[in-house]
Amino acid sequence: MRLKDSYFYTLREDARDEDSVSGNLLVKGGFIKKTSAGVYMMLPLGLRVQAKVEEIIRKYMNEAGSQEVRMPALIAADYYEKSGRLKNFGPDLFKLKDRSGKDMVLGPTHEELFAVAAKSVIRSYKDMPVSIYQIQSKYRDEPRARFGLIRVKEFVMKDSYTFDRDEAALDVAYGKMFEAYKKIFNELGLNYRIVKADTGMMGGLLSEEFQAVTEIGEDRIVYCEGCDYSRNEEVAETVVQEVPCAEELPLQEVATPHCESIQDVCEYLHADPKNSVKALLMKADEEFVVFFIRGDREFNELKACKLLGVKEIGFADDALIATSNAVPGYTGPIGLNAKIVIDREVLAMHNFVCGANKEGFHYINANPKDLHYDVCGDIINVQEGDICPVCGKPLKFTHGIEVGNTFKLGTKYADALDLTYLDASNKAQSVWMGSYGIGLGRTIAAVVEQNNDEHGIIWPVNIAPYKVAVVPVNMKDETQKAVAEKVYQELTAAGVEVLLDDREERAGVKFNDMELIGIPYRLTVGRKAAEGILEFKDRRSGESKEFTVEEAVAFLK
RNA sequence: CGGGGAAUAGCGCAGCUUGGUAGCGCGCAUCGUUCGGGACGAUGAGGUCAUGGGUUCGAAUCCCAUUUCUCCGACCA
Repeated sequence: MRLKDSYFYTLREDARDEDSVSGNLLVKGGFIKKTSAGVYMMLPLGLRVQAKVEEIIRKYMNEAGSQEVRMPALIAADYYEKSGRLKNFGPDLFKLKDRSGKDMVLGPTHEELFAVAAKSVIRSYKDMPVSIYQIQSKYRDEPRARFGLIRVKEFVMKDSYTFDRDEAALDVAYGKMFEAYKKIFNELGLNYRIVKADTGMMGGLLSEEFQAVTEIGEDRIVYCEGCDYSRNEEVAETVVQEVPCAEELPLQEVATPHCESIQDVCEYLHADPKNSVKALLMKADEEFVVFFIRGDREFNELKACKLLGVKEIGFADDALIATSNAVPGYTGPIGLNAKIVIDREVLAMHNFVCGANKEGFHYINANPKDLHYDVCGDIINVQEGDICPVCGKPLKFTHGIEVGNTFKLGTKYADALDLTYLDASNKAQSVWMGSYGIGLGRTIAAVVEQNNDEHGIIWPVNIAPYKVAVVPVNMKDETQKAVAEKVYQELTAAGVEVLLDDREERAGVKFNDMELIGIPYRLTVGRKAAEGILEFKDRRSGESKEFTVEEAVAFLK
């Protein structure tokens, strides 16, 4: 590729709207361009990187026995109605009507259509296993797009699906896909962790996420250094640690004027928040529920929803609160006439502080025997200091970008869309499905997050848009120009992807641009061009050495 | 959804408080000098000041509405 007369640009200043290192570098380097919130153009450089990632993915998908197809993004809403996801996706789903008024959606993920496609080949148990996949654009109306390619409304995803006769066969298919995923992310050189997570709107039996480890990651992930336990924070189990107690003291009401937050109360009473219990006045679907957790804990909405079997939990409004004797700021589990859900940990506490359901008053020396509750369970996030539920060692925390996810779906979609087969005894059975996704944009962004320096991106060689940049220092120097052209031709003939920076720019501009866009190697054609000597520089290590043209071709081939 | 901030040349910004018909840096064009780490000088081109309404003799500037972008929050009892 010759840069002169090609579509290529870089920005000299940081992108104003980008809030992540990867978003900024990709925009600045001219890989992508934002068209509106959460929607990006993929420009020539970006598309080349994406194509390389696609090829790596294809290699391992094909190796795992999956065949590539391409589904439409524009889908009749009926399919999502049947699976129940028209409701479950809710506002995240892009909905539209065609000219006749028929409801359509832009596909957010394609379990439904793949199940329909599978019907064409699956009649008998002998027709399985079968697996198909696609690389295609997905649409999700995210409430808040951010972080460059990490959270967007339109994105390219590789999604594959497996179809099997029973759970044991699904386990085998899942295992194959899982291994393929490891190979893909290893080949991309990503630092990642595999964590168990919530199945969310996908439903099903199991979800495991491939999380690229980075500071900017939106997911908190929890892992144990002592064993292989790792979880997305949303589903990480807490372990109740028994605290010894010499003597349970009698309950006592104390005045705590103007202390409406746990922090205020604890400061006023000189108590440790770890020894207090706070109330969360919530609306679980339509019902008023008060949750009680230790004062220094965070509430985990997902766990609470599952515990109560409700869809949504939000803060209660004043009208709802007024149906009880709860006093915001002073709500406690003792003598409260509302539905009470209590975290398990509270039942292991002794002589703690909690609200007295009376303006300006709290209890001290409250104990589990003093309170009643309707439901008890694990409704809090794990936090620093908590221990591994498997081996008891301290848990570690980090952030991750979810670049891949694998689901054991079970028969949910097959049941909804009538995907069945006849077993050996001629009985109709539901097909067991698995679904497996990789976000291409997120993967690219994660690679950039993990591979950059103050000069720009440092692409791993296997997904770099070009392997080497040939940079003639002075385009007015005929010798340099001729040598650069010769190197370019020979490398191209040898099958090396090479970028010839034949722009009439000063050396510094070219060097900076090639570093910004992260080309792994650079061949500078300069002072020693007449002697046939080039300077070779490694973008990652910064090391440089001299090469003849032949040596350069041999090295890069 | 709730609360901030912003929208002026291709990009990044100033001007707005105190209305008087738009400016800076980069980039771009032409010429000259320069030429291995984002050169220098000279001369230029380029803007319905987001949109719609209002106030006014006069609006980028003041007022209202709308749109878009962006940040924070959606763990407070």
